[in-house]
Amino acid sequence: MDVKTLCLGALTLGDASGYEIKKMFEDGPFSHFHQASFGSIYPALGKLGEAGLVSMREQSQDGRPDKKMYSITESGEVALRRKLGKTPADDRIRSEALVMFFLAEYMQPERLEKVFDGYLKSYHDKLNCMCEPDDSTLPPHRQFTRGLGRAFYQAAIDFMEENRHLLLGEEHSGDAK
Amino acid sequence: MDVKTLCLGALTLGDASGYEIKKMFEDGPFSHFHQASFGSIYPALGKLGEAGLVSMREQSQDGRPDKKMYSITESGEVALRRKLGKTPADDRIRSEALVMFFLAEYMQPERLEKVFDGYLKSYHDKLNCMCEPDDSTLPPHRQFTRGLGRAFYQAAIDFMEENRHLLLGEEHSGDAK
DNA sequence: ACCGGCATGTAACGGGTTACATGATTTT
DNA sequence: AAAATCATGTAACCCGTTACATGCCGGT
Repeated sequence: MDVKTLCLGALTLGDASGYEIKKMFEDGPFSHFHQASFGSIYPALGKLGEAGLVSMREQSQDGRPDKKMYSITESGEVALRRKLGKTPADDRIRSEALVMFFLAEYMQPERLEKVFDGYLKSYHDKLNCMCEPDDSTLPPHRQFTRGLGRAFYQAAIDFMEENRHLLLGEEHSGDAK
Repeated sequence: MDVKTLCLGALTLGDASGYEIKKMFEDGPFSHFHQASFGSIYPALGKLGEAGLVSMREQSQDGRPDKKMYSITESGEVALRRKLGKTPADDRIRSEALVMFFLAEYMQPERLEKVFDGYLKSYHDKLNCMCEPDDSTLPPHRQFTRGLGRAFYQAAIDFMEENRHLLLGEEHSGDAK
């Protein structure tokens, strides 16, 4: 599944600019299962436009630069449906932090602790930005996706907090803070 | 973190061939936080050898092709420690299945159900191949890593089984099997 | 005055996957 | 007899990231 397809998917949520699509991958609904950078999004939107799968209109804004707002077209939806018809590839995860935990013996204890705390915090952040809006107004399949994301992050946070000692040792850490 | 570093990490578990390292990424301990293919592992081992970070000896086997067994050298360990000293990059996840769930409205219900069942099964499989060996003999930081992986998969499985209806509808599914 | 956020784009570079090439042996 | 597992390796290709290039506006 390439960035073109992902952009089509993003545009099913409503018209958006390249910049806004990027944010969907950073903070937004896509953030916990895919990511993409400007360098892939802008060319993708260009190609989708050439192929007639999206349309574009320029929108001037007061106080901010112009936006190029993209909309998915009917043939875009057809193309999206076709892409979604293919068997999904296996999940691909790469977590350098987990590699470090796995190889903890090769790290300095203080560094390990910093990496651990940073990792835990990043999960807290992701969980927070996934809780704000009220779920019950979302269509059920979106509730499912968000719920799964939350379950994911919550389980990881709980485990990490309860098992900190396995990785970092007893550390007379007690409950200082 | 490139495949070279990952190979060094894999070799800290003991000597191994390229083929065996590949399996570590497929089924083994690395499988839930990284993956790599032959096309990246073999060249990586070659380069590591040239750089003196691993050593190699050929091992003939009865009934099977020869193996090239690699060992990490002392300078290899130094290099690994240095690589692990860098700040870890953010986790990078790409899950086509979750994209499909997110865009469920654009999929045929029967296909969606098949994808869902396949995805759930793959998680069951991953969890199973992560439970067999007895944990208590592992060093604590490895218990941590495995435990986190398990917590991860278990939470996802529980959520998916409890919330199947959100994605697939009521389906008069009751408890037929 | 400077930094951060908004906004778009390009080009080079790197890295890994996919596919190809080969071959023996065991299981079905 | 075919398929799967064991075993190694190369080369082309794709795709995406990183870095660069540009510019305006608002807040500190």
